[in-house]
Parts: sequence; C-alpha cells; structure tokens
Amino acid sequence: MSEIPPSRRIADELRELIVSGTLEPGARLPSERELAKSHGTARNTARQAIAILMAEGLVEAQHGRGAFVRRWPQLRRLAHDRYARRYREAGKAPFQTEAERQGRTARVDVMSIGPVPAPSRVAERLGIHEGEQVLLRRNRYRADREPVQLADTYVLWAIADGSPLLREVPAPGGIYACLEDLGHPIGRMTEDVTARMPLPEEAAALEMGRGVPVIELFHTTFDRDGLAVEVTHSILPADRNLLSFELPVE
Amino acid sequence: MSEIPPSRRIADELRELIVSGTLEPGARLPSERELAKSHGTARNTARQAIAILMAEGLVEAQHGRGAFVRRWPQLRRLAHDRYARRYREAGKAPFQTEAERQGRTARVDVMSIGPVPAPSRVAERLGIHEGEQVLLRRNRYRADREPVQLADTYVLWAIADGSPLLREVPAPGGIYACLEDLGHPIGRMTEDVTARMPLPEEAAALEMGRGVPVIELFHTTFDRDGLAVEVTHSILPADRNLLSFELPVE
DNA sequence: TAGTGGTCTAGACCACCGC
DNA sequence: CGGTGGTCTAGACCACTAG
Repeated sequence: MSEIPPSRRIADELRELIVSGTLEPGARLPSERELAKSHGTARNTARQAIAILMAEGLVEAQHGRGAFVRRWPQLRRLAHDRYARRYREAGKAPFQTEAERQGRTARVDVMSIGPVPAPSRVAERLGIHEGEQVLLRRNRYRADREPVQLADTYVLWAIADGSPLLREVPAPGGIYACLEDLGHPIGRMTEDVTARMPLPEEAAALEMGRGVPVIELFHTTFDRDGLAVEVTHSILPADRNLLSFELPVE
Repeated sequence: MSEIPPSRRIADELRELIVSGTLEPGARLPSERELAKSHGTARNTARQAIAILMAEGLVEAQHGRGAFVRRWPQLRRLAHDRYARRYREAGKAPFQTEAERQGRTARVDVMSIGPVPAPSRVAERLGIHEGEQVLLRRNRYRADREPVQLADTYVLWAIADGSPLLREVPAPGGIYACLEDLGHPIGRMTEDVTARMPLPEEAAALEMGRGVPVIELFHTTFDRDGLAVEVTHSILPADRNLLSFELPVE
C-alpha cells in the first residue's frame, strides 16, 4: 500500500506548478509556515518538501526572503573548434576566444603553478605512473565576474621544466601555443565528459547554488608523434555551460 | 562569526573519512542513533548530516540496513566514433555497437512511436517551428538489465511519414541506416552536452540513486545537403556514462 | 525481536531581510 | 519590527532487515 507521505505530496504539488510554468522562474513560493498551515502539517514537514525541490535544483532559498523558483542562467557555449589553430595564431587562448565570441569578458585567476605528483586519472592519460612529477597549473575562469570553470592543467615535467609554462602568462596564444613553440605541435585532442555533484569546496569556488551538478571534463592533448603532453581536468557548473561537439561520420 | 552548525560538522567529518578512503566504497556509516549519541545531538541532527552526504552523492541509505558509502559503478564509455558508417554497414545500431565493444548485452525498450508536436529545443535544432508535427520514437536502453539511457528521437514528419521509421525495428543498422535508405545520407552530426538533476520520473525510469545527476544530450543529424533530419534528446545517469569526444585541431 | 532508516510533531532560538 | 529561512530538540510511530 504505502501512501505518499505529506512532504512528498507538497513537493509534488509545487513541482507540478513549476514544470508547468504556473510558477515562473523567479516566482516566490509560499513560505514554510504558510505551506504548513494550508496543508495541516508541522512546519518541518513543509520545510522537507522545499528541501526536496532544492535538491532537484528547481528551487533556491534565500535567507530571510523566501524560496524562489530557480532562474537557469544563460549557458556559456563551448564550441567544438575552440582549440583550433587559427585562434591560437591570432594570439588568443581558447577560453578568451570563447568569451569574446559571446560578447563576454574573460578573466583568469591563476591559483597556483608548480610541480606535483600526478593523480591516478591524470597519470593514466599521460601514460606515466601515478605519483610521477608533473607541472600543475590551477586556474579559475570567469566570464564577466561569474565563475564558469575550474581547470587543473597537468604537463609532463620533462617538457615544462625550465620553460615559459612555469610563468603566469606562458605565451600570448596560451599554453597550447607555448607547447607548439617547445617542439610539440598539436596532433589530436580528446575529451572525456561526465557529471557529478560538486564537493563543498568546488561549489564555493564556483559560487554555485544547491542542487546544481558539475560537468567533469578530462581534456588530453597529443602531439604529432602521438605523445600525450598535457591533461586538463576541468570542473564546470552545469547551469552555466553547454558543450558542443562535432562527431565524425566516416 | 557564525559557528559551523553540528549537522554540518558531522557531515564534514564523515566526508573527510570518505574522500580520504578511510571509509571505503560499500562501507557502512555509523547509524543515525550512534552518531547522535557520540556527538551529543538529537537524532534528527545526525540524520541531517547524512542527508547532506546523500545530496552530494557520496552516501546511499538503505531502509532497515544502514547508510553506506556509494560504490560508483563502472562507467559505460560512449566513444566518439559510435555513429561511424562502418558499424552501420555491419548491420548494427550505435547503441548495440557500444554495448558489444564492452562485452555487455544491449537491450532496447521501445516505449512509444508516433507523431507529436515538436518541443521548442527540438524545433530550433530541426529548423522548424515549435509545435510542428514530428515523429517521436521514445526508447530506453539497458546494458545487461541496467538502465543506461533514455532517448527521445525526433524525425521530420515529411521523412518519417509512411516509412519504416514508424516500425519498431526500422532497419538492421538502426534508424541512421534507415535514413540513408530514405535518401538522406548522413553529412554531419553535432552533440550538445550539459547536466542537471533528474526529475523523479526520470530517476525512476533509470533506477537511479539519490544525489546522482543526469547528462542531458542533444544529438542532431544533418544530411549531405545540410538539412537537419533528426534530433535525439537523451538523458543518461552520470554515474554510468562517460562520453568521449575527439576535437578538431585545424 | 532488536536495530535500522523514513517520517512527523510541536515546540524553540537564531540570523537575515525589508519596511 | 514582523516575517522569512536555518537549525535544533525530544520525543513518536512506521516500515524494513536480519538474526
């Protein structure tokens, strides 16, 4: 048998109003105390209903103001050709290219640059052993102030050692232009994409709301000899990013 | 000032044990009553701590048994060349190709086939007006029983009308082989990828645990004349899927 | 049957917001 | 100041699991 419990029922009712558009993005939900009274429950029960909707990313609570239907912000579009050589030759890094294409201002916070032991998922992609020394460049990207990406870029230490890659700004065209200067012309690039919920640190660094997942992306660059020279592990707020790819047909 | 509240503190402690590996995947957490006693709080407070970790996808509760560190299942890898013609000519649909490549058995549940008005995000990709009639094929895919994908495939009605696309099994090579037979050889394909939390219906149809997001994917197929002939809107449990792409360099 | 999570109650105090 | 969400308490009953 198992009846639907009151907290779920209240959540279901509100969800229906939201997905049907009756409650538009930005609209305020009834307060917890109102919901409790109108449904004849304790306040904690109504509160639980709101919590369900927050975990689903449909609702956002603001302390002292109320609970609101989440506005899904404009997506930043990451085009499939964002690493194309023509942009690099124009002296622009991929992120800058993307931002300008969408009329936004690119900002990069360089969090750290230095040698670290390679994490397992990076090592397997670089074809080295876990714990071997690699260069880590840790960046946060913002578009018009809004954080849109955390990126940990790992480069083989043999390539990075003593190179401009250790500097804050390695080259006008970004690290890919720099890698080419260092004798590793780009041969091919692959990206592995999945998603998960953010850790609290990630959510904080990206100023994310509750109930919003992150896209987890591993980018691997191979030079023309087939050597994996660089791996970037990125974390992107899912509500601010849309990745576009082109698939081969043949 | 604002101290960290007890529920957060308990959650932080447990999370540290999980991410550091002290509590391995599958390990049982202390019960809510144990946590409450050991931290000198009410049971509801300890319960709230567990709820935080569940929303983060780190912990899974089992009624009557306990709360456990989530095991992240093996990822299904979706290769960038899964739509390549050579597979189609071998008489295999893309999903079947992928499953076999990984030694798993492909299962397809055909949920419905029939004309519907085009939703907005489909219409804009097909280059038609919202509400125009299109064919919808709604499928659920499973690998060895486990649901791994919901896929709504929309085809221009002018192409689908009276064609084998209205049948359960349109052609041995899947709908893409069928589209080629109908005079629309594949020219190019694009995929737009983002992520969000699942709606309860989606979570149920995919048998997903709490705190696991879905990957939302729009696949668009263009024929050699540049006509958008087909759009597939897929929902994939993020803990069971990894998408691999190859990026153009030039 | 004992122990577990799932849910609810009816209070309480705090922090934040806007008037 | 009143209304809001954020958190906690100390109980209670239910449903499920396992020995």
